[in-house]
Amino acid sequence: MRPNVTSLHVARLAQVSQSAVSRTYTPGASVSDVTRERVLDAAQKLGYRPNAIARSLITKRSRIIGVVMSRLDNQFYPLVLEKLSKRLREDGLHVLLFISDGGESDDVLAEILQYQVDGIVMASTELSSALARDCANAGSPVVLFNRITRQAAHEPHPASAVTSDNEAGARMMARHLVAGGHKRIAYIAGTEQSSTNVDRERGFREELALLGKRIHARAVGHYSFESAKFAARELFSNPADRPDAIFVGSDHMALAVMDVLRMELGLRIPEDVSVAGFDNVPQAAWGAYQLTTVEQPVDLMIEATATMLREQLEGGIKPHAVTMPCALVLRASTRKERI
Amino acid sequence: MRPNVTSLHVARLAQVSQSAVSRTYTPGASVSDVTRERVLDAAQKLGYRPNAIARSLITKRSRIIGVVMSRLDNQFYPLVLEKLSKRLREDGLHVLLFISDGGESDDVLAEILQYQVDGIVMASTELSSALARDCANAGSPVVLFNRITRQAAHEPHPASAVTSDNEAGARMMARHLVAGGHKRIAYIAGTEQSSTNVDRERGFREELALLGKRIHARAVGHYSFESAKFAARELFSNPADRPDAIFVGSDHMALAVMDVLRMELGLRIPEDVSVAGFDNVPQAAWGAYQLTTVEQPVDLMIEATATMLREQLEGGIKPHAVTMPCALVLRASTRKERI
DNA sequence: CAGTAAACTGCATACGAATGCAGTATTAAA
DNA sequence: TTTAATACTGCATTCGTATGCAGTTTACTG
Repeated sequence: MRPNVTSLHVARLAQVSQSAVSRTYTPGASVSDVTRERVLDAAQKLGYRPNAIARSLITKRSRIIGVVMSRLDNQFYPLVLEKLSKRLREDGLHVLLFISDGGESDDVLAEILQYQVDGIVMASTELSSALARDCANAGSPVVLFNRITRQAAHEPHPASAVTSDNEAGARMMARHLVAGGHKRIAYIAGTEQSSTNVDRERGFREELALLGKRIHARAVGHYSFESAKFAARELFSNPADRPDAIFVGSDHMALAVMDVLRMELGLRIPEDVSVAGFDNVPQAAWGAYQLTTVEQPVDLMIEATATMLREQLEGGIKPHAVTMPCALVLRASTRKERI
Repeated sequence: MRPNVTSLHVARLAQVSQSAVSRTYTPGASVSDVTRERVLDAAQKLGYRPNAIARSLITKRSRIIGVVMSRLDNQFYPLVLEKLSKRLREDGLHVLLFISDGGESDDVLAEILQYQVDGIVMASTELSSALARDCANAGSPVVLFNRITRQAAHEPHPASAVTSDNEAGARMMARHLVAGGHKRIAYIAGTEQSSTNVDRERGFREELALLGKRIHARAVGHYSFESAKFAARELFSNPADRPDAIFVGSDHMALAVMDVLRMELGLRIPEDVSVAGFDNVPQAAWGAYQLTTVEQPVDLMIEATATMLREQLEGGIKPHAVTMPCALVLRASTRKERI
């Protein structure tokens, strides 16, 4: 294995200056066609590849976006990751991936910042406002994906955020379940303090209230498959007072709930109890589940994320938050609405 | 936002040389405690973070591993990604992620190499031997994950490979299905030319032969959910000659097959037909499926991958291939073996 | 106390590419 | 043909950190 071939080697072979080589690989730079040809020829012969690290050092643009995720077992996030990665590549950006289970997100962020990333996308991970400030100071725009930080209205947004309209989505589901004639409607929460759960639960509760109903029972599933199973058992522990519908804070949990209801409790869905979720992950459409759910507009959210990153890289746009509309997806896991 | 704070700024504030700052952040370097303290103090005050890009430029170690994946809709891969990312982080390595849908893997690889990655992991992606050579020349060890390149026995391995014993796993499944008394055993292939499919199919076919059976029917699912559905319909298109067992090349496809059998054809599993998969993804254990399958030892495979990367980074170990053992996981989607 | 080894420190340079500047070749305009 | 504008080109410097080398201090040995 020979030592790395650099622009200087290419320059020598092509009998031009190192500058000429650099300019050949810099779109829009001033090089004559003949020079470019000679450079490309020489580069081809030597197997030259521009060194992105060296380039980043001097341009102060790494073209790397740090992406922080967790919960890859929830199919929603792998799909986001896949689409995000592809979308960013169209903009010439690359994904430095970090899986964080919450606790050590400080360390993770420190590592990310060392790589002089051009931006950060945080999905399924909380971000303290202190950390957000750190990133801003480091000059790395942050986009929160599918979550948002609460704050006083007069304070500036510490980070941009892309979400779907979780509240509106939950309201739709409330109306759907009430229209189905359900009397005892339960809710299984995700992670209590997460913005997604707060918004979904608030929308659901308030819309039920408008319809003269209330959440009949409630349990917490922490957005986890196993916790959701416990939550389901808990809700059905009193045989005298069982829910006839459950709105679950995510599809991932809802599928677990369905398993418990059918396998452990022998209930029929939707005859005995309706189940609904949120996200519209691919599994929700699977034949054995046919889960009614609220669809998050992933493509729109990805596009918005890419746009926000670009805006903040190019111009000095301030962080802000955008919200994309959800849609109700009716399948067989909930009773039909009565006309 | 102030200009980046560099080691020189820290040095000035701490009244030491820039070298001292550098050494403070270099494990094993020669710095006195008092100097280190002063540096850390100053760094703290200024919010200094070592610039990993600059460091990489001079050390020629980026501490970045390029990971190429596709098919993130098959839950097997997100899980691999999650575990791999965490494992590499323990070794101080970071993941630069590329999602490739096959075709443009050349471009992808070129981009990866520009970032001077210390190594490359390719999962669910083919790698031509030409590309493997490119990587070797560039000094980036390549580990193929869950696939392997065929070659003449006397040639050196162009890249390392980590696989599970696909052939042995398929053999176990063959014995299980035969022991269950099945007469018309079908196979649904993944991507025809993939090494996983070739090995699984060969093992399955040969073991059946040993038992005096053969593959009764065969279709191709290309490791895709939708294709697998078509394959299932195809296998059952002749009512007079339906399989009584199907071994499917991956769980991801097997779940699709089960949906078709139950929802579209009204068949009972395993009473009318047994279904088995490969991988043991989490969904295989879900209540509605209870899929019998062959478990791939993901943790072992990840560990082996990390080890191989480290070996090749540190010493000049040659590329080689390792294989980890599979295990049969019996669930309710196949008939019990008859005693 | 002398002498030597060990620990520490700073200087200067290198990593590989981008770019402002100044100079040269080419073209267009007058 | 002269002048001015334009298109190229190369020189030299820069990005932020690591490290060989030589010099200095400290610790330890006999």
